[in-house]
Formats: sequence, C-alpha cells, structure tokens
Amino acid sequence: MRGKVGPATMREVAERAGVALTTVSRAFSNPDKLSPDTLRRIADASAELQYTVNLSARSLRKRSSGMLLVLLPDIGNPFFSLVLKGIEEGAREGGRVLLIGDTGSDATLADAYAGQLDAGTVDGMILIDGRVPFPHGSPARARLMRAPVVALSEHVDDPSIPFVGIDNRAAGRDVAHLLADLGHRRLGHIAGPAANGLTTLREQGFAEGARERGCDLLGTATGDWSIGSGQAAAADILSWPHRPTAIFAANDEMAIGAVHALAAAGVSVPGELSVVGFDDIDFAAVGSPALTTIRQPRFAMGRAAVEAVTARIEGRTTAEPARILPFERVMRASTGPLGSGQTAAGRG
Amino acid sequence: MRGKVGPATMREVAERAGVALTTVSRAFSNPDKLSPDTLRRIADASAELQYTVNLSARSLRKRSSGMLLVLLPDIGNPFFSLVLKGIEEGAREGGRVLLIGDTGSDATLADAYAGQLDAGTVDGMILIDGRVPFPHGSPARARLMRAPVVALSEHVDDPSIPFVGIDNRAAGRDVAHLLADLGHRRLGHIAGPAANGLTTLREQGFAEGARERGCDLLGTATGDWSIGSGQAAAADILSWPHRPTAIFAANDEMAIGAVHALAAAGVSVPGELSVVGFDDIDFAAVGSPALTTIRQPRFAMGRAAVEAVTARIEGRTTAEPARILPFERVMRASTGPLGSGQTAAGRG
DNA sequence: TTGTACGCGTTATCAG
DNA sequence: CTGATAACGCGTACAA
Repeated sequence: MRGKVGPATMREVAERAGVALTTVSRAFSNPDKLSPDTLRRIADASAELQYTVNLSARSLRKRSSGMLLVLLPDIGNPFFSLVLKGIEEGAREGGRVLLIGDTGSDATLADAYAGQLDAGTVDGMILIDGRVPFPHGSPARARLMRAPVVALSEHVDDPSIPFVGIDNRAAGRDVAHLLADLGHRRLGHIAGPAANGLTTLREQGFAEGARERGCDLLGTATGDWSIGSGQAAAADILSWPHRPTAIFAANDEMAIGAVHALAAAGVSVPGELSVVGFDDIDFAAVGSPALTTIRQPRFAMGRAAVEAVTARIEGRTTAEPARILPFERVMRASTGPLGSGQTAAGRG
Repeated sequence: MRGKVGPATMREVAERAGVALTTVSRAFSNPDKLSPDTLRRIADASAELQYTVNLSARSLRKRSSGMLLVLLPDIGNPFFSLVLKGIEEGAREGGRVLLIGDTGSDATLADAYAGQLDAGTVDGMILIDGRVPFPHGSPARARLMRAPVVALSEHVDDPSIPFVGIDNRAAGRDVAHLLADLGHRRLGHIAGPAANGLTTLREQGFAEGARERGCDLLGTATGDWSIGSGQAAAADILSWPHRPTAIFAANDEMAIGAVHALAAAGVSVPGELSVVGFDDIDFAAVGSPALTTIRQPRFAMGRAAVEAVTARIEGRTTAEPARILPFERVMRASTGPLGSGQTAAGRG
C-alpha cells in the first residue's frame, strides 16, 4: 500500500502514455523521429507525472553529463561575477549547467574537483585560476589534456591548453604609456601575489612601458588583490624615500584600497598622486575619485570561454590556441597631469 | 590493439589489486571494515591507475549525488560572494560540491534547475532568490517540500521551508532609529524592486521605525539593487519638493550610487544629506565617505544554510523553522548629526 | 515509426 | 573480513 516516493521514471511515463520505454527516451533526445501523436501523448504523460530525466543515469550511459566545471580561486572576487554571468549564459544556451569550484588557490582541492572531469561527471572545464590540475606527467594530467579544457583570464603553464583573455602585458605597458603621456616620470606599482601569472605579466608590461618612455619605476609593493592589501601597499609606498607621482595597482580593488589609504593620509588623488587600477569592476566608476583603469571585457571573456570548450566538446575543431580579446583604457578622475595639484591644497 | 580511453573503473582496480570488485567499492565507502593489507593494495592500485570513482554511477545507485544546488538571482551581486564562500566551505566539509544556478529571477529557469533536485541529481537546495520553484499545488512542488530545501537571506512564500537570515524588518527599524538619534526628522528611502520580499520588509521596518520616533518619511524612490539605480534614485530625491536630510538605501550598491550622484550634484554627504546602506559589502568601508550601513553576517549565513540542509539530508531533525542571525549597525562617515554640515561648505 | 535486449559503473544484499 | 549478484534509470544497436 505504500506509494512510490521518488520522481517518475521513463518506464512510468511509457506505461501511462501506452508506448515503449525506448520511445519515451527518444522523445527526449530525437523528438523529430517520432509521430506527432506519440510525442503528444508522451508530453502529456510526462507533464502529469512531472517527469524529469534522471541526469545521473543519462550521464552514466552517455558518458557525459551536461555540466561544465569552472575552477576559480575566489568566488568572492567581483572580477569574476560578470565573467561567470557570461559563462552561465553561454552554458545555458548550450543546454549545459555550471558546477563551480572555488579552489581558494589550493592545489589539492582543485585536483579533487578536476577528478570529476576525469570521471566523466562533467563535460568540460574552464580554468580561471591559472593552474592545470594534476602533476605534470601524471596519467590524470595526460587524460585531462585530451579533454575539453580552456584557460580563462590567466594563462596556465601548459601551452596546449587554449587561452581566452586579454594581453595583460600589453595592458601593463599601456598603463605606463598613459601615465607617461600625462607627464609622470616617477612611477610606483602595486602588484598582485608573487606566484601569479597575471601579476608577472602586468608588472613586466608596466616596467617595459616605463622604460620605453624613460620613466623611473621606483619600486613595487606587493598585495594579494584585496582592498586591504591595497591600503597597506599605499602606506608602504608613502614611506619610500622617493615618492612616485603615479602608481599602477594591478587590480581595481587594490587601487580602491590605495586611494582610500591615500585620502586617509591626506594625500590628494590625483592632485599629488595619480592612481590607475585594472579590470573596471562596477565600483571603479563610482569611487571618489572615480578610477582610471583598464577595462577587461569580462562578460565577453566568459562567453568566449564557453564557446571554446563547447566547440571542443562537440568536436568542432575551432582549436585556436588562444583567443585574445581587446582591453580598453577608461580615463576617469583618479589620474591627472603631473603637477596639477601640487600647487594648491585642492580645488574645492 | 587500441588501448582503453576513459578513466579506470573499479573492476580494473580490483583486478590489479587482486581483489573482488565489491572490495574496492567498500574501500571507498567503509574503509574501516577492510584489512589494512587489502586496503593498502587497493590504495596502490588506485593510485597507479589514477582511479576516480564515477560519480554518475554512484549517484545513480545511491540516489544521491553529493551535490548541493544553490539558486540565486544574480551571481554578479557582491552580496552573494561571501555568502557563497560560506556555503562552499560548509559543503566541502560535508564532502559535497556546489551546483550554482543563476536564475536571473526567471521562474522557468529556476524550475529547470530545481528539476535536478527532483531527479535526485542533487541532494539538497538552497534558495537565495526568494521563490520556491514549481507552481503551488503541483506534484513537483509537493515532492520538493519533502526534500532538503532551505531559504537563505530572503523568505519564500511557503512557511514550511526553513529560513536562514536576519530580521530585515527589525533592521529597517534600526536604521530609522539610528537616523532619528542623529536628529534627523525628514527621511527618504531608496527601495529595492517592488515585488521583492526584502524590499517590503526593509521598507516596512523603516517606515515603522520612523513613525515610532515621530519622523516624516517623505517618500520612496525605487531602484533595482544596482549602483546605477541608486544614482537615478538620488537624482529623483533631489527633485522632491521637500528634501529629506537623511536617506536609507536598501542595499549598499544603491547607497554607493546615491552618494556618487549626490557628490556629482554638489550635495555634501553627510553635511547636507546623510546616507545609510545595507549589507556592508567590502566596498562600503572604502568609499568616500565610507558608508554607514547594516552588516549582515554573510559568511555565517552561508554556513548556517548548508548546516540546515545538511542536517535535513542526513536525517538529523534540526528542523528549526528559522534561524535568525543578528545584524549589526556599522557607523561610518556617510551619516552625521542633523545640521552638522549645513553651516559651512565643508570641514577641509 | 516503434519495440527488445543489453550494458554504463556503482552500491546493497546476502552468503561464505 | 570478503565475494557473487542484482538492481539503479537510461541510451542505443538491432530487429520488427
């Protein structure tokens, strides 16, 4: 007498619709090959039973799950929000769903997540944390390399994995040029964490651009992308024997933290010190002063990344090794020409 | 001659380790019940083959997947970042993984995601978008109600679903009291989208608190939680015939937008107008002026929510109908006593 | 166009 | 403590 508990199965739908199990299965994969009448009966039966395909079973059978795994270092970083929206939208259009792994930059954890790909639980993987799971040379790594994987935003050390993102080095150079064009000659940098690929590229580019324009890169303070680390870095910079007239923070959060610390220390921005950020997150536009920054096409990056994995999943050979998207200068109020503000205490 | 392609299976591990398939299975679920020697051989074999359990198969068999589904309206909203971190951490500790569904507040989409729960693809669900999937009274809804589901941050219309979050009405009242204590009597409000439960609660609470202290709530401008909508709302408020001396924005982003628009319009904050936000996102602390706001314990909320679903999943009857966490006033520079700034142009 | 039969990789049950 | 065997729900040759 006890009724069934779980959701309906195909067999139940089949019985109710008066067709064979197979037919129901086909109704969900190859609807075109069924007679309209049969299809309708199945649709009705499914609706009445509120039937949903069991994804575990389908996935076991098809060796594919309709899931995309996204590995990122910190879901709390607002930079990722729009990127994820782009990925989400693209995945949805492709009928796939997102599994998000926040690795906290922990390799063991990342490997654990990646095991899902290896186990066939997910169809493809987007790496936003700059690291390829599994030790180089291991069988698991080898298998990973044959799977649909793309690196987003940050390069990974394996060149055979397609990359989607901007040219970070060029962007770093551009910041130096921008500052040089404003007349600045003494530059400072707030870098991201040392081991990070983005940190390196932006810093190298910045140094290169400075050199090209005959500017002095007075020094580099190291942060960890967070607002707080930007504040600390700014305090550090203020203690340097030779103070720069402009600083470039490798992301907006550190730039915002720096601006805040500078204001607290009574240093006017951009009057005494110009500040440039990176990413153009939403809050960059509404700070005071609003932040000059480099805009990354975050949403488009997300879309491009899904497109790339999807292509590989479906066997389309769009195997471009890299998809470099354009970045963009966004000039706002946190930068000004050299000496603009040194004269007076401020301009009201 | 063609080698196998996919990852190793239990059978292969079993063969290599010289044990039965069943034994390998047990090694991964009940390791305690195996002899150390057997366990070791299986461990070795697994390592050599880089074996990973196939989660689809396990999930099919166990009718549970080790996944938690999180439904949220907008992954781009920084409020969710820390909440998600809390959920993530809790899920991980429980050996579970996160499936994140960004519904964009779209009911159809939410239902599609929720179907996964129904199909047993996910073990539990955390609703952060204030809506229970599936029409009231439908079989699917009925099944959902028996599944481990909790509402986080925003109440849902079904009282039988446990809630985790703060008392938003009380928080709204508190803001009014806070402002009244500073001497303000003419208040304005920037509300969230009309259909939203959070909007209603905070607005009602604010109105209530204002009434209690004999303040006039001059009007309410409606936003959509975004920075831009806060800017627009502020512009609107400036056009009111009677201008308030303090406004409460229902979240920090709108508050930040408002402060920005106010500054652009030459209105000093808090000199001429005090502004209070809600949530205490990271950026609230580093704006200029830094934002007075109500802090929600975002991380703890996430943790509490996983704890609640996990309890239900594991059959522990911690079936509290609600888990109300404390909010906290955070006084910063965007509020000041009435009239503090009306006298002079500013205080250097 | 529709139905039959088998297997995907695991876990649970029951013996040994 | 260990092993054989039967499902779990679905997709896909193959046959009709």
